[in-house]
Amino acid sequence: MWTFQSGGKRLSTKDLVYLELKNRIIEGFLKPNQSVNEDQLAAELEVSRTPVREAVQRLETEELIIRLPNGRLKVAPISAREVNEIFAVRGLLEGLVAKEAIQKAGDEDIRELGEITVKIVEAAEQDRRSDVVRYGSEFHAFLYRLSGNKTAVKILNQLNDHIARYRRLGPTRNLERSRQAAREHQEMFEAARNRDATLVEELMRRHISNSLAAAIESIGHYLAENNAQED
Amino acid sequence: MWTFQSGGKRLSTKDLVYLELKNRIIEGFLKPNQSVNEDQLAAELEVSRTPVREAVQRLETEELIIRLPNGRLKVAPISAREVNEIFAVRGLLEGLVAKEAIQKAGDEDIRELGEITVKIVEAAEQDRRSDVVRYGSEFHAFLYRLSGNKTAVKILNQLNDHIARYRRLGPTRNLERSRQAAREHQEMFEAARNRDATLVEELMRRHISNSLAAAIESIGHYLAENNAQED
DNA sequence: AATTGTATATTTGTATACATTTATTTCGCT
DNA sequence: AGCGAAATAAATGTATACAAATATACAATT
Repeated sequence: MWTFQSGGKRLSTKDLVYLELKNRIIEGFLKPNQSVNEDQLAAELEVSRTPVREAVQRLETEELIIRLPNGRLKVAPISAREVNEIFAVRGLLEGLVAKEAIQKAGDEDIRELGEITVKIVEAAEQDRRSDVVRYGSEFHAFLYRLSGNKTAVKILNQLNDHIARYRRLGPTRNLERSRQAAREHQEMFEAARNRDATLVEELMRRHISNSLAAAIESIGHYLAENNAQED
Repeated sequence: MWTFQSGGKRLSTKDLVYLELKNRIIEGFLKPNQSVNEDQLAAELEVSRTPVREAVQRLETEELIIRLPNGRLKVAPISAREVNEIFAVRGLLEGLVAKEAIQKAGDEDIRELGEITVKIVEAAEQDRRSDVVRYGSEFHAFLYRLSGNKTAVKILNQLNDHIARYRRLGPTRNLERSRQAAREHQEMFEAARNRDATLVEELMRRHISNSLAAAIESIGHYLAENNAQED
């Protein structure tokens, strides 16, 4: 009935169902616009409807599942409009968090950030693109932690869930974008090392803005191939 | 069993309980750190635990209710740290939304915005401070609608719920701040009329930043009077 | 008096039964 | 065949019963 997380945190059935469903949506096992049925999921996951309902309602507030006017549920559609909105908000908040992080960073923190940056650059040089993404996420997560800004970080994590889904829909990021992303992280690290928080903020905003283009392109491919409604 | 909203939208018992509890928290009938009991609320509202649970869980994701490590619930404490975070995020998003709104605004929209601005200024001149707040909210909500940015607006509405609670905790806004706020809205309107979206964004950020000081002051009073833990 | 252990009570978590709403099918009618 | 109403099925909404975890009260022991 109760499982334990790596951190020792207790996870109820409801939480496990939430994580499982979220993962299925992000990974694409549950596809955009696919209908969601509480009974069916309960049977499939071998739990009662109660934890399923509670998990679904949480995903509904996070807009990974949406409720139709008749009360039925479906996986949220993808939409170019939403991608644009998400990246606009994300750019501002990543910038804020990065700025606050650098303002609070100690020498040891900067050193750690440097280590992550090296991993990104090496991965890009060796064309290990998924590692560029992985260590890139680590770079951002490290700044989230340093900033201590729970409000902004909570929002960012939710936005990132959506972005992770969009990323899965499209083809793998191309080599040139991967290398550019590595350079951008390197520049941010240099600014961080100089304790120029304002510059880090500005570079971060540009970095997010640059990754928007790639996201829009891949969702464009998806929409074309599936000639789906946007929303 | 089913009630209807002004807009004709259907509201289930769960939704009604959610709105009722949120209102009680914002208005202070449920006080910071007060414990929340599902059974008790169900009895008091004369519904079963199910809709209460679902409403509470939603409020939990919005962080108006928090869950203790032992699974018990309490009304979220107030915290100067959180106020600072909320206003930092809000400033950026209000700026973004205002900019986008002005970029999309037609002449008729600007005219309507002007009418709201007049109401704010008149209310301030006549020292009707609650009206300044009311029409101020209308000013912002109008921009939310114009922007069409659902992602940002959803976040802003949640932040505003928290701010509404903080506002209730402290004394009424003083006359000078009220007049200053009116001037700030007037300046934003002037920039909007000139279609200077970038300037509107900048003025909006400053406006939010200025209102932070008042919020921090009143929460300071509250914490002093209640010598409460921040969180 | 402090502490530990046990019994009891309270609270939350999950399962299930039932109610209500919505969708689908069937059947009668033209 | 096409349309519409009634019947049926299927989904979500709510209530309730029970299980599991936690807190409380109190006695026993030191």
